[in-house]
Amino acid sequence: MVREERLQIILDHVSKDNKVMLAELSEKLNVSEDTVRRDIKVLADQKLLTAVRGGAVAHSPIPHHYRAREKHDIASKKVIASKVLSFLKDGQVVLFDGGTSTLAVAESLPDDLRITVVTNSFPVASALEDHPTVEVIFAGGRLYKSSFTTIGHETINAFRNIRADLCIFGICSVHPAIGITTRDYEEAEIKKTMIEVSKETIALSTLEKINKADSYYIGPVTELDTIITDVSPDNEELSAYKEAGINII
Amino acid sequence: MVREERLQIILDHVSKDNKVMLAELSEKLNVSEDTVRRDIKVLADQKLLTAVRGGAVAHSPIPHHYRAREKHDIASKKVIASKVLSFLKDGQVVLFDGGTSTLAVAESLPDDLRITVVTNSFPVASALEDHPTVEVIFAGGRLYKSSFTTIGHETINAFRNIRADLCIFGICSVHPAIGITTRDYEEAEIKKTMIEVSKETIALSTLEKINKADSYYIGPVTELDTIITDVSPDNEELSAYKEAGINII
DNA sequence: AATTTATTTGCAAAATATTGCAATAATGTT
DNA sequence: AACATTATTGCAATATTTTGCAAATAAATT
Repeated sequence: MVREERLQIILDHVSKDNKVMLAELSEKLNVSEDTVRRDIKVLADQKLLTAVRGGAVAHSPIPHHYRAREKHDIASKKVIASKVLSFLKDGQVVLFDGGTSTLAVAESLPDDLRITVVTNSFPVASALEDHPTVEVIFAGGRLYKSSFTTIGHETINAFRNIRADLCIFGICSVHPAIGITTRDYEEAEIKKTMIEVSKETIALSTLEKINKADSYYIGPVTELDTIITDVSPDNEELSAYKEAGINII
Repeated sequence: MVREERLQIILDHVSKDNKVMLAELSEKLNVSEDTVRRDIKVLADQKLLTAVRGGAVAHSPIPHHYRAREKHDIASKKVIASKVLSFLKDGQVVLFDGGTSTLAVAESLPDDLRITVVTNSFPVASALEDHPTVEVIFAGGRLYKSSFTTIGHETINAFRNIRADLCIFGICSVHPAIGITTRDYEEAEIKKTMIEVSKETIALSTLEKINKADSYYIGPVTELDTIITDVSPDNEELSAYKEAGINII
């Protein structure tokens, strides 16, 4: 068994399951662990893999933070995002609030959609950074570091200067009698304004937030034109909203 | 199970549901909580997540990539940044323009400095995300995707609502007779406003921009109170500005 | 203040790396 | 073909790193 042969086997192994261990290879190749170690070193020097204590791992093709982002797309959010797309038409001005659901929507906007997105969410703006045709207006204000959105009266004023066609809410709690509520006071104030300046309002939600309430009031459920969830519109939990004349998707 | 494997699992877990707990991971990975803690520390050091008591949470959804967009010329920017720090005092309201020099300043602000930073630059805001005591006001407006700053009249209006103690300009061209100029029209308009609303203005520069001019005019050099460069203040290229009464550092 | 819970620190045992060296194999030179 | 030269390999002695444990701190909770 010559070295080149071993190197190839090691590479194959790494590309197959992203890691190899010294002991394992030593046995498989009938050479000492030292030799395997040295082989790995050669490959690591060529940047073909990354040597780690006890073996080697594949050279990650993309930096970690990207990788982390892609997993962020849980199935249900993709479902919701795809449902939203049918509401978006070229030329519209659309408000996006902060939140992972709206972020998922922003990330999945088709490349040829020409809308103007107005948002107070850095992640949303950031997701649209590379989008070729979407115009982004960022509503400034005091930076709320934990959620990376802006809040406060400057943000509210920024929204007040907009007339939007559509407003997309991330997940808040909705309850037929109590109305739309959220956990954060500032967030509630901003959402009130977003509803005010939009012709139409869509709320994204998951089943666990339906028929629940949080501390801060945004408005009655009748402010919502449409509720989009990850489940079938026929779900019985949603019937109360249908009766209230809300479009359930 | 090698360490790299564990790190990957932890990252995946965090990106999936935004948090992990020590006990949970300890069991899943068959290692002690201490080891998990140390693993998390490693990841936290790389800014891939944030360690918290009892586990870890996902780092901000904002991708890092523009935080680290231009890594080059770090040395001279660090020099400049350190010179700036002596101008910053607790309680001040400071305007930061977009640009890699001001970004370097933002990144090197000491942890106990309590100032309010007003900026139209996403990278600057992002760099201050983890800063414990700096308040950030973001000047909203139309997103200028290539530099990831906001521009336009909304941005200018946002700055007009501020009275700042200090304004820190990134690198523009300066010329004793022609004045302060820059390559971009929108940028020039915003910088004019920034000067207007600030008591004091500091320009960061490198030697290659001194005695040069670009297409768009911001104002006469006398608008500048201080010029900070990466070279000695005694450099003869700078003498004209000293004579104009500008503080050279 | 008392109690629980989590973190830090020092430490020792285990696992893994490094280094020098000798034996062997491969290669080149006359 | 015989010889010298060089590279590869395994081994052993010696570092270094990782890991879990326990005691001491620190932080949150009651």
